[in-house]
Amino acid sequence: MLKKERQAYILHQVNLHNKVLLTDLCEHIKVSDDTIRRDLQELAEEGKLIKVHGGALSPSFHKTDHSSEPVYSYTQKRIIAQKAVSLIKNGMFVLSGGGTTIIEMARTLPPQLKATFVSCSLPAVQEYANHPNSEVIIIGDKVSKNSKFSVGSEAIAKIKQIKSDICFLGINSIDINHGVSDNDWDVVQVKKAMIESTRKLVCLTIAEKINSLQPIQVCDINDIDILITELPPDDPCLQPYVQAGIHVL
Amino acid sequence: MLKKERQAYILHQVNLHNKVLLTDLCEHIKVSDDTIRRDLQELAEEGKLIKVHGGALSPSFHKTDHSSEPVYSYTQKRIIAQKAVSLIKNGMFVLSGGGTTIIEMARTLPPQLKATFVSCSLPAVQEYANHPNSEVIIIGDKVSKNSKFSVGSEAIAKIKQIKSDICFLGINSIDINHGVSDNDWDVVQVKKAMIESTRKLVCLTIAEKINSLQPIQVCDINDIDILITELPPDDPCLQPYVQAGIHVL
DNA sequence: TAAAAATTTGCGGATTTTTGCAGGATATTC
DNA sequence: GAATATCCTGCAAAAATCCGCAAATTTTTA
Repeated sequence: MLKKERQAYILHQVNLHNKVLLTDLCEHIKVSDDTIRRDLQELAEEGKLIKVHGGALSPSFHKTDHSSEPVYSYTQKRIIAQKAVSLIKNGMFVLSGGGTTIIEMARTLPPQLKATFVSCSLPAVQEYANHPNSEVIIIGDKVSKNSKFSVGSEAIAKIKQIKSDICFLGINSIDINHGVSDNDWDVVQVKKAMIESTRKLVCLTIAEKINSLQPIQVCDINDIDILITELPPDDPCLQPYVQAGIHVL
Repeated sequence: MLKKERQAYILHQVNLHNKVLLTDLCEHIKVSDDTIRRDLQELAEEGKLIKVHGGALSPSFHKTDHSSEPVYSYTQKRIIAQKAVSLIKNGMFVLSGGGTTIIEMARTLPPQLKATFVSCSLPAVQEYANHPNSEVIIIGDKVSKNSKFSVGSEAIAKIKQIKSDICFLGINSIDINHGVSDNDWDVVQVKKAMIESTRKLVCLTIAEKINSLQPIQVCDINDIDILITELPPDDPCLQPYVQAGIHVL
């Protein structure tokens, strides 16, 4: 990776997340911490970012007040995103839902990854499309306005033609007895199709939503292969899911 | 291998991959690194690429974040959008392309309008989806990264199943002899399908792009029903199009 | 057609840039 | 206040660049 290219990537990440950790960048770009440090220093001298102990901040961030967090539970979602990204390998065919957690995952993808992402979510697809080396396919149909998500029989039919290696769904409710549930009928139909079309199902959620319930069931607990939250896998509130045979990350 | 030929190859590689490594080029073209270096230097002076330590980057790499950047010729595009919106009536089935002019049109739609919009452009669909009373359908397929536009045979097949009342295309070049032209092969294929699937074709463009030419033809002058620019219809530079039988707004 | 001129190319060597590493200094955390 | 993480400094190896020059090639000219 060229130096300028690397610096452009760092800048992109800073503008996206408002902050970057030096260790994260080392991990993603696969270079020594000294190199990243020097990059941050150069970019800071150009005023493109603000260098702080352990990483850097976006120059716009230091002005704005901390009160208005851009995304609800942003910190938790970043942790979830990082765990999720570690499951994606080169050459994989990935089905993906929508939501802020998924978008955070898309932003966290390592730049050299070469995978194919398929999604019905317009914001998620826009985010995947910024990735330099991966391919993106959008499933078309009528667009559900609140969720910016394609829904309908055409979309479901297209998804059924697919068999993906892995499927990531951001979920709004999960309960040990009632499984995953949601409140938008059309979207649930599409999610169900996705679950049928994948070899491995990964559910992402902040711990707050664990043991909550909504009107429409998406899938059973047994359908989940991997569950990712911001908590460590040995957290007590996750143990029922571990015992149900789910791999908790 | 001739010098020009070599430079054309380098340029092709840069535009394809957004970057080239000097060592890769030496290896492929079988010439000394100094020769390649001199080529890159020349091309950089012509602004065709950006030379960096170890190789070169596409000029598009350098341009900063588009999101905050104001839209080029915003005032003109607002005028065009207003004229275009007047053509859309309740109950209409509307095919739409992408681009900043189309997005401006989507923002200008009167809130009480009830129409159905179909598009391949992710940004345009996101914009239409904000409208309170209209329906939006997105055409799915592989997403072209630069243009955030679905392209491919699936998209074209879906469009061919449609017969829309009206189709709005933002165009990049128009010439009285060569018609409408563009520079992205995949996107042009989709636009052609749209033109075939509509009863009425409306082309939107700022006057600056009139009488300009690009490599790939989208359609003939005769295919256009209505042409909209920011100029009044009696402007001299539009008269050739009026005389060609196009309704100029 | 052959010589002259201009351009292009490759090479050796000096110089600069980039990167990673080792160490000691400084900051952060519990 | 000790343990850990982060930062800075100098250094050295590797890679890339720059420079001048001569050989090779192409173009122009006589």
